[in-house]
Amino acid sequence: MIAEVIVDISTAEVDRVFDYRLPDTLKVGLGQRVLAPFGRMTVEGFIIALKETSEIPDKLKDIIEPLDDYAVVSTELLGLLDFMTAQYHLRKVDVLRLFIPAEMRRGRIKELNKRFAALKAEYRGQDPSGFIKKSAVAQNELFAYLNQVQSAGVAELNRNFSAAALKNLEARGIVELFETAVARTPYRDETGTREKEVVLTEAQSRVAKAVAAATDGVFLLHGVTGSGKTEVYMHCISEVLRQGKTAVMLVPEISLTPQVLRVFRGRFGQKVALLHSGLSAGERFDEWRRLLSGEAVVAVGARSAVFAPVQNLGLLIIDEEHDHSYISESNPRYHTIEVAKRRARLSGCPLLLGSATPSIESYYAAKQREYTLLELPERINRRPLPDITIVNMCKEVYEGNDGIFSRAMRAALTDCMGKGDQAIVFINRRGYASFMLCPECGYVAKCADCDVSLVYHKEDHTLKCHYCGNRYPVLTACPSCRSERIRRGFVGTEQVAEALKAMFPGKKVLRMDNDTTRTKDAHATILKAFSSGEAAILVGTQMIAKGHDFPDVTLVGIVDADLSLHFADFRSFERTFQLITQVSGRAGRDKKPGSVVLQTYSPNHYVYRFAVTGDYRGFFDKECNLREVTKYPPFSRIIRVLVTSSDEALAGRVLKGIFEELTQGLANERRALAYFAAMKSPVKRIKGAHRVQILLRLTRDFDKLTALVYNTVDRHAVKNAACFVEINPNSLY
DNA sequence: AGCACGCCGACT
DNA sequence: GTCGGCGTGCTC
Repeated sequence: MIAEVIVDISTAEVDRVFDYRLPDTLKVGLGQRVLAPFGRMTVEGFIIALKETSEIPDKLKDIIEPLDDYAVVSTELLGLLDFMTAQYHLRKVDVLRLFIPAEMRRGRIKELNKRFAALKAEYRGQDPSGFIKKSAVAQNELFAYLNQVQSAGVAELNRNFSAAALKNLEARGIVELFETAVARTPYRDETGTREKEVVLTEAQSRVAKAVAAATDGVFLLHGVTGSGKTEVYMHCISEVLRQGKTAVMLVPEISLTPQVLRVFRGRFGQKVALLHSGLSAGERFDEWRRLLSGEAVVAVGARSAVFAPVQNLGLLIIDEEHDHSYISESNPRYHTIEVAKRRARLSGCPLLLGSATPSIESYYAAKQREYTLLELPERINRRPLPDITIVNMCKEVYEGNDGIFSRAMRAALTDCMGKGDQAIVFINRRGYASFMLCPECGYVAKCADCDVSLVYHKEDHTLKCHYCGNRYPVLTACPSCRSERIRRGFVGTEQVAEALKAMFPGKKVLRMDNDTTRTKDAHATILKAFSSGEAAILVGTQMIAKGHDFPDVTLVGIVDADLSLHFADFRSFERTFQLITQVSGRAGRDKKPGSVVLQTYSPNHYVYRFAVTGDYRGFFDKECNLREVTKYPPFSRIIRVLVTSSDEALAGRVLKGIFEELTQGLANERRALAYFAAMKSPVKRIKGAHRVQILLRLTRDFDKLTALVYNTVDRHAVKNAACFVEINPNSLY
């Protein structure tokens, strides 16, 4: 037998199949990892196909041995491998590496074996007085305990009784020791109370039924915040499990909190496995193994859980489908929704996308009947969506209030605090204040290595670059015009939190942003402190917008809604609408009605008009129309070729070469091009690397012309300059 | 990725 | 003369 092997070396040179003889003596098959001779090295590889003969019989070497006694890649995932390498122009190894826990490579991780102790069969249930002296207290206690629990970990017994007692009983043959593999369980304490299935509302069960009846296709569930989407997901998963199948649910990394896990463990117990980057290597490996072996049948995880090693997949769910984390922006780049669609097709199961604010692309696909649209237009128990009040900050400043909070915001906060309720204050920026700005000459402090403004951080009183992490001392005079009036502009979470503390001295204010959630459990700790009612106000960035359910929150304040509105990006309106809707959705989720105060300098913008009435459809129509006229996705495909180098001239030369060849190649494709130009990247430098780019917008022949771009870029690969091709990226920065 | 092969400069 | 710099090519 001949095995087609992909060696675990990620370079373009060896990104192809190598044939090996598979000795009959080895128990190895398709999808397994093996050790193989390669040149004068020994490398790890994946068997991706088997065949009888090879075209190069005289060159063949033998596979040395299998690395595991099971296949790490199923035939279904091998199908996905083909799709991804073709669609995203990726190396086969890079895709294969996505399919397994990273630490498996080079044997860096194994099952954890723990030593256990148990009474030998003949001593079980016996009266110990015959063989343990009454005076040996520890031995008697240990015997009684083991008699009751059957077996227990040696470490635990040594801790709770005495090492000497255990040793003694073992030496006398009363207790025996043995080793067993144990699974490392993430968030072991989040067990959740065994929740019974809730009765669905009529609208919910209509949705669940539609999904349950399907064997294929894509469903888009548009459900307003608080409409009970999670309950629908769990119901659909239950149904799939009843049929003996498995399910995968993806959530944005940011909302993968222990709370989500608790809800799922409550419903599905140990059948749930969690997959995400926050787990330790051992935990991730063991959860992955539990899915592979079929011990766990529900995978919950971030983006990469779309590759969960389950067999017999019955349902794939992507929650918050509009979330930008589903687009992988570093290598290997892929679009999770596209991959999920393909996986669902390969498995013969439906794909369910859910969101309160679907992406324009997804909703358009539903409108075109590519997806089946399902709707949950009302909150559970018909609780009203919160009232949104728009405050015109220009007017506020004009009338003499140049503080962070408008009068309306102060009044609402005071009212909320007075009632003993909780409030969430949302701000779209971290740090204390944003950049340093000279009011005399307009100078803005920038990083020396990156083309971005520096951000002031109060904790260590420095200016930081959020791209490369460089730190600089705070400026006391403008380096350009020497003015000493240089100051910090705009506000951040820290300043808002401090202003709130000053306003409500008796109340506890919590801050949640990238800075306060650095450490592993900080995220969970802050959320727990807030949901327990310990703090009255939670101030935070994007990360407080998603999915959390705080019943006592009746007020949401949005300090400066405009921040994401003025980015020169075709998705900035969509993102602002989504953000406002998501944050607003945190208010009034329980019995008390909620309200939202939104401060803006552009009160008449249509994003806010539609957000106030919760009119997603109205926003979609307007935005979709704009995209059609301006030829942006879903009415075009954006391709961005980015060339990066520490040598500015080299980057320019490489880009020029690619641009000229593309110009020739696309000469007869003028009608497919809505846009085609070379330029400097909007962020001209990151970590000392100069960035130049080509932007294309295609209106048809997507795959053919994308392949042309990929091939052109490949031919211009040089040392000391990196080329990236991005398809419909999240942002064009 | 590694490692050999090979073709020019500096040296015991 | 030879030692060794790392550019180029190959690995079933």
